[in-house]
Amino acid sequence: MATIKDVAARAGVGLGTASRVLNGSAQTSPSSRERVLAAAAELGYVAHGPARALRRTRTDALGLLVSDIRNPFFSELAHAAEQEARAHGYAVLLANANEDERQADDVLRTFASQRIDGLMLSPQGPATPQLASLLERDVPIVLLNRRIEGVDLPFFGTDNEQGVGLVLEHLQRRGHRDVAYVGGTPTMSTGVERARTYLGGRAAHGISTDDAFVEAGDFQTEGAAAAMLRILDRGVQPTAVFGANGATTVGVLRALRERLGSDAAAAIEVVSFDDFDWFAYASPAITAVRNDASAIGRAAVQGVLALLRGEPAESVRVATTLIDRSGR
Amino acid sequence: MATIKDVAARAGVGLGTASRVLNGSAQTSPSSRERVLAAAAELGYVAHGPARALRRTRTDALGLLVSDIRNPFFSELAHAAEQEARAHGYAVLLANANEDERQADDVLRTFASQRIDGLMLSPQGPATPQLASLLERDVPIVLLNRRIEGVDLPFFGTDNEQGVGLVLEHLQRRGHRDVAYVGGTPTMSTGVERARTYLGGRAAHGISTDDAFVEAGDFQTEGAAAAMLRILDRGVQPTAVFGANGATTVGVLRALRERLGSDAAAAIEVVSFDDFDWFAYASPAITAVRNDASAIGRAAVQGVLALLRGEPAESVRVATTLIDRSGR
DNA sequence: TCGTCGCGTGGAAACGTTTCCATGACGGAA
DNA sequence: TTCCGTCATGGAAACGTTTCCACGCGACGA
Repeated sequence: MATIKDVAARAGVGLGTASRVLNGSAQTSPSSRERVLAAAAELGYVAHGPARALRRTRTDALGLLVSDIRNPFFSELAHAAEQEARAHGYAVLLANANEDERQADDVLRTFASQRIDGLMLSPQGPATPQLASLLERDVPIVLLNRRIEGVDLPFFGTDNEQGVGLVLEHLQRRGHRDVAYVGGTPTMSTGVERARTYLGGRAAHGISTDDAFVEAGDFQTEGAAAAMLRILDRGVQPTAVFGANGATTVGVLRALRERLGSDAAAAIEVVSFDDFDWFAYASPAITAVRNDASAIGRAAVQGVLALLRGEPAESVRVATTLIDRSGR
Repeated sequence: MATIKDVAARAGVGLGTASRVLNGSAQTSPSSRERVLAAAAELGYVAHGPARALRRTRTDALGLLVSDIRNPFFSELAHAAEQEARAHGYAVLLANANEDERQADDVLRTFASQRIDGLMLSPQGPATPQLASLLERDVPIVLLNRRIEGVDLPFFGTDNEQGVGLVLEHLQRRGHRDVAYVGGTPTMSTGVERARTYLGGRAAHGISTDDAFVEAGDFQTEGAAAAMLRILDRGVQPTAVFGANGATTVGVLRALRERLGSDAAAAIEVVSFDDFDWFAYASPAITAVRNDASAIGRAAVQGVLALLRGEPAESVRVATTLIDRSGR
């Protein structure tokens, strides 16, 4: 394995000169520049990242901790974040927490040990010990999509109020009165914001405020299906259902089909916070609020990089758009 | 930032003893063990990964290069691989190639610089310079899902023959004769294997061998939709369509709906290689061959770890299962 | 002609670990 | 008592970089 020492020797220059050429850091004579580059190419030299990180006290790596990469929202976000980071010369270390606080802490310990330069975090719950320790070290951290109680960090996520507003308007436009709402986890900031905005906006948009139409889920398919079944079991007859996120909507679909059969289910309009491409092919028709995960991912990277430069990072709430598929 | 030197000083022991305790490597007296651990806890000591990697010449990190993490097959695979690796004390560095050979090479260079201990790779095309360079250094490498011409590496992927066989049997059982086939990229091993098995098996399963029903796509939604349109434009009337992967099937759905309208489209049975959960909610009904991405991810990690231990790694072809949704 | 300046250069030091080697203490056998 | 082996220990060396510092050399102005 060739080291920079080998490169320097082969080029007939000193260690320092080789390093300077390879990093383009300082002035070097054209002749040594040329010879060093030639030597490096001949030897297939690849700088030893860890050694370089050790000496420079930075790694050019950002950590990205999401709850579950299988969630399309996060995989799109991760993809965009990686592209954006790469464009700025940073690598992204991706890890899953599986909605598990212990695993999240474990990952943070690994990140800390790797000495990542910055962190993008979709929190699982309250602040954990490892997070606190990273904060102490002044590692730049931004939050994705969920907030953490008591911790004031730049936030990059969806504009829930605006998105729910679009849904309320759509439901009113379509003349729905009896609308079921399957919400998210009541302890998560996203769940709270969406529920508050929706429930509070019902009256102004001609939607029944009967709480028999409302159940909380857990942002997972299973829990949402169960919640939907509880609503149906009360004997109410919604003409539309609003699911608080993508997985919730899938659970709603499953429950409707299971309890009513696919024909009766097709008569119900389903509205989703979070859009999936395949909604276009589903029956019943699904109207959705599209959540620009790519924009969030890019903005989050830019936020971390700003913090790294010592500038303040402004929180960003990305606006959503309504994909209306009710007209079919 | 506390170093191991600080820990040793605070514990009143030498550098070596501190290191030995923290790594549990050699015999240490209970008293110094206790004091070192206490000191480390008090200082919030976290070992410096890069320094440790420098000295040990290994990083306990595996690289995973996929074409696009937004593809559910890969996100499931990546998730499983990360869990498996973590269970064995390894971290996974994930990167996307975006189906772009140059970007893939770029990522490999980064991986090489990070000195990953092993690599799991879903190749974009033929062997690239950086891959060759990694091979030279004897970095353990396994292939995911696609093979590389002329390079003999352990392979972990779907059993395409077996999967296509399930599809052929299903089509025969359902009595389809006029079946359209939208294939994948003809240069990729997966595309070739699936096409060869399907085309060769048609006659034996009572399926028309008229090549007017066959078009190649590119494993992407856009290209598949275009291919499907070309078939329909020939004036043939398939009663079923077989899409060579998940994205292809989505393109097929789009084309059918666009050209025939959703009612006529619903009368056509669509069969997919790759299953998505939402297929259950789609119209027309979609029967699919389920591809166990998690099993592939886990097996690939185990393969790399075997290579790292100096053992041979046996290629694995994971069997698929048929999810029959045609009975609705 | 001489001092000064700037530029390119070589090499030592440092980054934080792990591991090797030598040392001292201690206990048991002779 | 003496000798040897065992065991825990401290510290130096090494891993591959980058960066700082000092030096030599040519050009330039006085």
